[in-house]
Amino acid sequence: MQQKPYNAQDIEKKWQTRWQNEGAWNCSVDAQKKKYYVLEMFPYPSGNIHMGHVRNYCIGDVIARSKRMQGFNVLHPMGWDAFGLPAENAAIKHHVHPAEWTYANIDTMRSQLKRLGYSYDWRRELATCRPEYYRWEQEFFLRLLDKGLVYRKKAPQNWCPSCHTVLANEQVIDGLCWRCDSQVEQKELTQWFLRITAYGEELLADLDLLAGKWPERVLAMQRNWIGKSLGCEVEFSLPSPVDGTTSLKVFTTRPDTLFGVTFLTLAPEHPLVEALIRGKDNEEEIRDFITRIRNMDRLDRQAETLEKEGIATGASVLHPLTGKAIPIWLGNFVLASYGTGAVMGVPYADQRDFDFAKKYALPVIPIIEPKDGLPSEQTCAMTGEGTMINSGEFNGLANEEAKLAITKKLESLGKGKASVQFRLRDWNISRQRYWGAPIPVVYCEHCGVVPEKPEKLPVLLPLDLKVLDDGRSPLPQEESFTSCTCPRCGGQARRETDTMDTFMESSWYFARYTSARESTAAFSAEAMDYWLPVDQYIGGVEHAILHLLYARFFTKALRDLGIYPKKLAEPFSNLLTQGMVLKEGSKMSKSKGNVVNPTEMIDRYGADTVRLFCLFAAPPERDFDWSDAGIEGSSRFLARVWRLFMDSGQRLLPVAACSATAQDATTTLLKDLRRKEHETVKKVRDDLCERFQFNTAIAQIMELVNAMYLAREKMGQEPHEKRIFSSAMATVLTLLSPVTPHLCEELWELMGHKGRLGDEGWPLVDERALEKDLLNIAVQVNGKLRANISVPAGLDQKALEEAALANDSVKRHTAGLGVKKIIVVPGKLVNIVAK
RNA sequence: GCGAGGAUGGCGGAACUGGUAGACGCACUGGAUUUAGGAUCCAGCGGUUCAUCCGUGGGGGUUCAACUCCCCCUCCUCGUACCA
Repeated sequence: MQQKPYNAQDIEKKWQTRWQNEGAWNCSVDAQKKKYYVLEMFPYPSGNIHMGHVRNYCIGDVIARSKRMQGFNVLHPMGWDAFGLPAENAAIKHHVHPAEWTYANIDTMRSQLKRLGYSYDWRRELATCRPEYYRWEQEFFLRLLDKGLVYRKKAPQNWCPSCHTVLANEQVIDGLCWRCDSQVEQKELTQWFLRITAYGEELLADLDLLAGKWPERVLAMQRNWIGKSLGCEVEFSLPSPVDGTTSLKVFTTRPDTLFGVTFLTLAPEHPLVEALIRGKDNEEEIRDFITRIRNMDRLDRQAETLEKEGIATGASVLHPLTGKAIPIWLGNFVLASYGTGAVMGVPYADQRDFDFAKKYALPVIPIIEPKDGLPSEQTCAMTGEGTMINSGEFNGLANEEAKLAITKKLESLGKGKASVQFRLRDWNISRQRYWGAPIPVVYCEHCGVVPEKPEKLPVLLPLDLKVLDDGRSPLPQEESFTSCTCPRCGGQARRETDTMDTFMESSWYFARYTSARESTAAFSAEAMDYWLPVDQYIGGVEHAILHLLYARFFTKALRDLGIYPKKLAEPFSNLLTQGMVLKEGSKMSKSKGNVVNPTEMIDRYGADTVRLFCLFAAPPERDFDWSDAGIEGSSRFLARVWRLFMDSGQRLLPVAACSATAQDATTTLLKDLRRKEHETVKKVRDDLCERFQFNTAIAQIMELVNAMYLAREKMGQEPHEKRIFSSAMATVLTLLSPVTPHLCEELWELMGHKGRLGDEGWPLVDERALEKDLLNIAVQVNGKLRANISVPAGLDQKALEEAALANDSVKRHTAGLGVKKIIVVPGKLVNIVAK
């Protein structure tokens, strides 16, 4: 065979073309085969792919290719999350239409992805901005509306002044817009909401189904975000009705502290405040307080450092169990949006209430005696467990028991009930943006809000509009869009001009891939039944709450609408959150000028080297620092594999991996090489297919290559020797092929094989090949390593002990000591306990 | 504060159920080859007073044996927070 240098560019082009022509990665429903659906989070078509994408998709591709070799029918698709604000910003900046910009970016990025040789079924490619896609979303919207899971509500909303749109709660991060970091304002608007809270309980409970399959921290973040609290709603009655209201409700997780209540605190926004303070002596003063608090910046008001402030209203309520009058205060720390907007003040057991009581000289009633007794002077709230005191009939109970007892008592009196609170709020999906899917409703003068008829879908987003220079949507001004007839009465009506949050599109795209070209329905039932759920989902941890929570909710809602299969509880069975690709310890960014361009790297080293390095540099879930020396090393390894192959010339026979037999292994050298081959198959199978530890899989293959270099020097060219060597070579190519498919296919072909390496099955390990004639046994004396001895396999315990004791070093370390005990770990170690 | 994760050579990282700590790679050193450099191949590479002793953030403990299990502490990263 003639020596050829490794030319990655030519090889990669050749195989990518061949794969495409052969439709190598096309898949379809096959009830005879076990399916495996591997999915990477689809990209936003921002312009160019970056290293984060490359890493994400390399992980997915190795899994897809490995699973195929394992005999699974693999679905591995790719598409574009194509609606969104950056397209509009680009439109303003570069005077292009968002659609034009988006489709051009998709073309660029698709060709960049293709250069990496990912094994996608491109026939299933989708872009969420196409009417063929979003029309189904509009249909889901209507069906959810019909089911009462979509509703319209006027409320203060998160408003980003720079993006000219509202934001969902999940999209406000530290009071700033998740996308542009602008300070988010509150604005009263009528908006469309998805009733995600109806699924709060299930979204929380089903996280248990994902335990061990999703990263613990993602589960924790979701639990946290849903924020379920068990407690009690307590009703404090007013001495006389105020504006027709007879009582004030508070939510507490500590009903056991009810007898310690010495005041009630209301949010300044509480609906009853106005009536409560009317006519009070210091009404003006109270009003000033309320105005001041309400006008405070939202961020400042929520700041940890904000001092607790309050004012007495002069009004009071009656304690539900003692009947004592309890003064009502207003407090700047009470949130109108959580619970009932009112809290009971228990300074003894709550630090916040304690501080508040100290500041305003309010009384403290001890109600739980800790194990070590009451402190002579209380300097902070007592939050620990103990025995009830000063609590009437509940005295003497453990406070944990009292929680239930007091709740029951309140229930029997009709003054309270067990209650659950969630932090989760409904999902505002209205966006005052142009580049999104239109919300399919109209406003009719006679009929009011009317849903569009399903047969009229899609409500097309007009593409002949220009985004306004200040970034606002052109839709409200566009007569041809807004003007329409009412689906109900046929009269003049106006179309909704808000579009849907783009997180709607990403909440169901994974299901659309199962039948992406279906035009008569959103999904083909057969395909969906077969492929869903996604077996392995891969993406960045930044989506831990937003996207993953929405997609989980959507899945449950669509299941309940009968759209998804009944049995589908969760969309993503397993989740891998990959780490970031850093440069010099920090995130790559244009402003820092530390961006490593994947295309440049492919030009210089080839896609296989880039793929190899991305997977070898670190375990997938960890961040890794891009290193120029590191990728050189990966490049060197592939050149080394190439050279090993090329320099082996006549030794190479067109054999399969693990094809050499035990009879071929006539010498220790050959046996050792064959053992190494089979050890490698075993380890790599585990690391690639089960543990997703690609770095150690690659390390193991490197070991085999190193062993082949050494063995080759000492090997002859007898037929059985050729078979041993060629088998090992075939194994290297087979195991490495999910990582560096182009190189491996090329060498496979040069080896003389007719079929594609990608169609080979996973090599079978011969367990007997793993056995050794001589075992290397570590000998310890009192737990410290003192010798390594080589013994024949199959030695019994006694003989092994004798061999260990006979060792010089061991003799030295046991000299003068009595051997108390000998522990033998078969095949590994002998520990001699001597005193 | 609460929740999750982490700390191992000069560096990235191995060690899966407790059983030879540092696989593999990078960097470095030496040798071979070469006019030279590069590339390549081979070897070395935690520290040390080198047949010793010390070493997996620190301190205790369990065990014949601990990176691994238990208790306490420090630091780092991420998330979250007047949530009643």
